[in-house]
Amino acid sequence: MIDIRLVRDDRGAVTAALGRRGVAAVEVERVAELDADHRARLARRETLRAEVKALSRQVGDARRSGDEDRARELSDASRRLGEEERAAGAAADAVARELTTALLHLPNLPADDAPDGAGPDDNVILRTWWPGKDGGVPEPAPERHQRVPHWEIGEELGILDLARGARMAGSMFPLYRGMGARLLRALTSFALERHADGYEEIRPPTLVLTETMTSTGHLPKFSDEAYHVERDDLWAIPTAEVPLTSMHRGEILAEADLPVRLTAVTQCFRREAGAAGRDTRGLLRVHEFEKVELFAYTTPEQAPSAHADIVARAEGILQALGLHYRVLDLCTGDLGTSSARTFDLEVYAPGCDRWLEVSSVSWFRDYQARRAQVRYRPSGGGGPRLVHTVNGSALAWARIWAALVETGRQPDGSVALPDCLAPWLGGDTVLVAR
RNA sequence: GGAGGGAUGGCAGAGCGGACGAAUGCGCGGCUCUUGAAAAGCCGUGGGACUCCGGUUCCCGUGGGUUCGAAUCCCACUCCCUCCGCCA
Repeated sequence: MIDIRLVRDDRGAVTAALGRRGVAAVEVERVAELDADHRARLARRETLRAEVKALSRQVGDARRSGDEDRARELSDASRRLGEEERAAGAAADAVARELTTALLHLPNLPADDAPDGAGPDDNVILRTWWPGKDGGVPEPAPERHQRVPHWEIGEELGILDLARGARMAGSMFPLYRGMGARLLRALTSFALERHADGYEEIRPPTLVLTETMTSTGHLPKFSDEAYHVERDDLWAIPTAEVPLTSMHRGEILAEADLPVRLTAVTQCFRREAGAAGRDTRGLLRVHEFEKVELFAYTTPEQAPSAHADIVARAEGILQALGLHYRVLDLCTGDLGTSSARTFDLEVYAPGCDRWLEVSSVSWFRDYQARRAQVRYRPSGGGGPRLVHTVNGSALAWARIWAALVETGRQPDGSVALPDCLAPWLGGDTVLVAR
């Protein structure tokens, strides 16, 4: 969530910043009003509380000096004040809850340099890359044999079995088989080993507490998007960002330990509630997929370079895989709630002729850190400060799988995979029909 | 799942109804001594909210309760440890 003090001190700036992403001014106004009300009630409560405490001390003194009458008198007075205090406290708490709820629903302030815009159409394409670009090769025009969608290739080669996946779990739960399954394992190993030089490998839980989902901003606003295990009140994570943000929840880190850089592979679960029927063929949009995530807790000063490093690593993987991709600077209208600045990486899949989002690299400033209460103690002295969090996928495999298979399809129907994966594919990078 | 024990500051660990946000030790920071370092000694050292910047208030796993007053008593829950059972 955003800093309530910003609303208090410069409401105009907050209203303007949130207005860039379509938040109505009344929402900010409401938060400001609740905050003022809350502070007034808190002051009242604390004054009463201070009086009760002072009287209680006098009760003890009177009793020690044997003056029972005075003690009784004082304790009666204290009891009456105590009742008042409880009422004032309950009122303050009620307002506090309203305030927290309102604040939890406010999105993050966009970064100053995030482009303005109303929606996906206003995102800015920063650059496009394809194999051989630097050597003067023109932007690829897909060959005829590449114009086959991955769901058909998957069936031809026996490496993707969507019908049987649906039998087990319903539609949009893919089942990979044979070399198709092995390809996923290869991608994960390849990526994790590439990131091992700077990022600690983590294997977190994939079912988490409500608090953990709230820390990243996935709750309370987007509960429809997540799978919920009711009996145990646990949530299936939509991304490793969720557990990783809570890894240091409630902690005060030493500045010398920052940045803390983590990488994790997890299953990711998304209900895709609002997207019924849109781009749902094959692996374009699935309820369960595997993703390698890069994550960092940083000081505010380190955040920009940590953000850039994750973008560079995600791009590095795409380049190693020889995929045609582009980098988008998300406009204010398309930014995720918790993010101040996001770069999306989209890969071109020639078979279905679509740009597929395979990574979203975001800088959250202290928005998530405030929710999760992750702070650090500055080396130069002074009180604890909130860390910044930064994360991005490198990468989401389902769509990479689709793009690889479509891009690598040969005239004879076989699929050539990039050499960098050979060590995990048993040395064989060509997939042929069984 | 059953039976016991526990949860206190960065860490260890006292406190078990009245000035306790909390002894002591370690750690950390500063100073003295020293050519420098170590050792020794002295001083300081949790977090949050509000503030008329004087202070006020909250936090001893979490949430309730008892009381004039709760770290301390009661109830529930969570987590950790030991033992038993079950189990990939």
